[in-house]
Amino acid sequence: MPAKPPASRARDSTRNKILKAATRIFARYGYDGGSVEKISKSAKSVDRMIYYYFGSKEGLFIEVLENAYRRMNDAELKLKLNNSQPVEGLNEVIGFVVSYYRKNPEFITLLNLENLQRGKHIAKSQRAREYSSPAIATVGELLQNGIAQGLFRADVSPRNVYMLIMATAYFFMSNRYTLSVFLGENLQTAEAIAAWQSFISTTVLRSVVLNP
Amino acid sequence: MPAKPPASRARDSTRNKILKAATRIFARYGYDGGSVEKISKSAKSVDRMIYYYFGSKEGLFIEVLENAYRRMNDAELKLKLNNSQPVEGLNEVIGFVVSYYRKNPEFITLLNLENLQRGKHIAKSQRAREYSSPAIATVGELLQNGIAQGLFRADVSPRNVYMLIMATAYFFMSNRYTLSVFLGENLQTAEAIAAWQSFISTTVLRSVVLNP
DNA sequence: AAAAATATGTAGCAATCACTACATTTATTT
DNA sequence: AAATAAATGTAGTGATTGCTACATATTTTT
Repeated sequence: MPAKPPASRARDSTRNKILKAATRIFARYGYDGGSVEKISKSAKSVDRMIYYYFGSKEGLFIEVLENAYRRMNDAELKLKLNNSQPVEGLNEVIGFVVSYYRKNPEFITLLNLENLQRGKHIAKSQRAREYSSPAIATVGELLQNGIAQGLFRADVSPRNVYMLIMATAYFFMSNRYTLSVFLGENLQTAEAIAAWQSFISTTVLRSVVLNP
Repeated sequence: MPAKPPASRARDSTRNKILKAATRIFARYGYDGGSVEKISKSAKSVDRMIYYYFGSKEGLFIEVLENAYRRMNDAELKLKLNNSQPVEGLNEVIGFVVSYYRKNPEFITLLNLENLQRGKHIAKSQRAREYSSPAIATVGELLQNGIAQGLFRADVSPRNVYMLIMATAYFFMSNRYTLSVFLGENLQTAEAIAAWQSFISTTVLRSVVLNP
């Protein structure tokens, strides 16, 4: 019999292994396609443990979602910018969002899955409701400073600016397969991504400056 | 025995009934969740007929996708604008896209499904490749006219402008469930949609004009 | 070290899945 | 009207699904 970690640590370990595997499998196969067996095998555990720790497949999916939200929230919190340089700051926010989506495609996939199910699972999670998108406040500070410096318009909503950044970055990643067919062009090259990010920057800046 | 239409018409009728039902069911339950039985029952037919007309579940899904693309393409073709009014024209394009997505949410859902499956099905369809997004050309004409009238910048890409419109309109619809949780606000009210469309207009125009 | 609590393993159930063999009915062609 | 082709219906297949009953092992508490 191989040596095993003590139960208290094993709990975290098995639980986390399942959570990580579930994130991977759901993102790859969807909610229905991501079977309990696929997940437990990918986690090198057994079906039984999913029900032991998460109660049901749905309970597991909800935790996967909450976890994805929390990680995005944490990443946004770490975004500390020099507010005295609002133009540069906005470009850094754009760079952050583009690169977060690119490096965490499963975040996008999970959100898409949840929207396909009409927010059915996230509605059951009070925890997900607590994440407040700190990046909107960050953008708000940048805009305030830009206004104070006479660079930006006074009537721009930080929420709309952040949504503009999210929308343009998200769409490009989320729809990369159909877009490539639609446009007859591979959009996943480094050049295409950089060009799109540069277009986002121009667009966002033009939307907030007084005199573009 | 009830009167039945002749076979030649019945073929179209049954086939179309299945195609319509499949669009509805796939958009509602996803690819795996949209079972053959759900579709055949919703079409008031039997499983057998799906295989008779489409060969397989996948064959049916591919036709559903092609059909959705074709309808969007046809709608774009009908977009005839007065090119001499480029600003107004761009606003009409924005209004068209926002309202098409709002009135055809299954189009968005199907594209999301396909992207979740990494474009696996659309890759098997040569027909889908033929749709060339006529709206990009329409935007191109508007931009040309705006440039000629000294209103627009000369270095704007029609493709990027149309992608900007698609991204902002699409994201708002596609992610409406998670966005509402994320922002703690119901975005599906008529007011919220109108406000977002207005923000898109401002943003797109500012991105193309010489002097906003 | 006994008792209690926590964690894991095994085997299988009823329901649902995509799909098909086969027969029959209806329409078209000869 | 006979022959052919197209369309529909019936009843099932084996495989996979989420989940559970039940037993066992391990760790913590007493």
